[in-house]
Amino acid sequence: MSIRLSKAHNLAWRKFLAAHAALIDQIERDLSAAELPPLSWYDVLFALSEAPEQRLRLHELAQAVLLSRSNVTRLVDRLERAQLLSREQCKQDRRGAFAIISEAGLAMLERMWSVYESAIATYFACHLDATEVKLFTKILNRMMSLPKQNAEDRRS
Amino acid sequence: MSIRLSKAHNLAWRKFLAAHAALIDQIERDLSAAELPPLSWYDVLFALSEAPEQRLRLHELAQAVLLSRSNVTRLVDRLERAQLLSREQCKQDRRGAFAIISEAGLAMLERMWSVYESAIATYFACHLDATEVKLFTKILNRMMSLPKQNAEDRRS
DNA sequence: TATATATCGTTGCAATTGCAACTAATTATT
DNA sequence: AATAATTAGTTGCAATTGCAACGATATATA
Repeated sequence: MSIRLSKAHNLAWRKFLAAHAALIDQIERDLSAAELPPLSWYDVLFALSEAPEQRLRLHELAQAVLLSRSNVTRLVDRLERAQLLSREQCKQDRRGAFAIISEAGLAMLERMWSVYESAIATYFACHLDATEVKLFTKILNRMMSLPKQNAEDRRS
Repeated sequence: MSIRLSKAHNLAWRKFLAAHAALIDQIERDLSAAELPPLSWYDVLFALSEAPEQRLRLHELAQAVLLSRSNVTRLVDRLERAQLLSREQCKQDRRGAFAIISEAGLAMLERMWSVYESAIATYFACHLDATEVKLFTKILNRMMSLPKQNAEDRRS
């Protein structure tokens, strides 16, 4: 393939990585300073709270949170241990299980969001005016539609 | 603080996270498909190759790669085991050590870059025209200058 | 100079992650 | 209906990561 990259595009990519790392780092610090769990917990709680009946099959959760299934099993383990959600067997598919957010989970979600929201505003949003935010989103949308890959590629 | 976030900014943030995850994931897959080491190795090799005398103190490397020092120690261990770099004691500061990229390291850097570059081009750069790439970079630059925080905050 | 403080790299340990193998259940094929 | 192939979730194991503590050295302070 050997597609070449312009200096400008290369720089943009590096800034993209650096900015992402810096922002995530700062947000995790803010959460931890407020004695709250990490972002991954927020992602799970949020996905569940949005879902119909506030429940999701584990593999749906895995997709929503962009994690491998084995990873989700253990992440759910931890949240369950912390009483933020519960598991329930699925009647229709007896292999499956739901994760269901609890009252405590919803409360935690709120507490985390209040820190998270203000962090996003402070470190990210304030740098985007009304025009820029639209363009920025549009560009990222394009990037997320990755080129189709055929099955063999994917498997390897 | 409770700074509120607009829907548009919120959406932008989520796309930012999702796009980053998708891109990194794809690039790692490309590298692994070419039987090459992960991006973290590339980062180390690149930082060393750019450095004066192709060497860096470990703590400088840690900064460059945005990793904790303990992490760098072990990352360097692995690269050293793979003969892609070597350690050398620092004469001026006898606590310290340099990591020095080897010939094999430089070769590996090139092999990785050929895959990496084309991935960046294919999944990222192609979505940014000449105007957009400038604005995109400018925005990210703003974001990286995080608001100053005083020592107490940082410590906690 | 003597002492306290800070920095460098490493290590131990616990938590997290990724991969492959596994069991159980469902769906597709013959 | 019987068998094969796929999917769901879990588990074992190895690799990676983060945190705190450590020994050694360097720098600052008294």
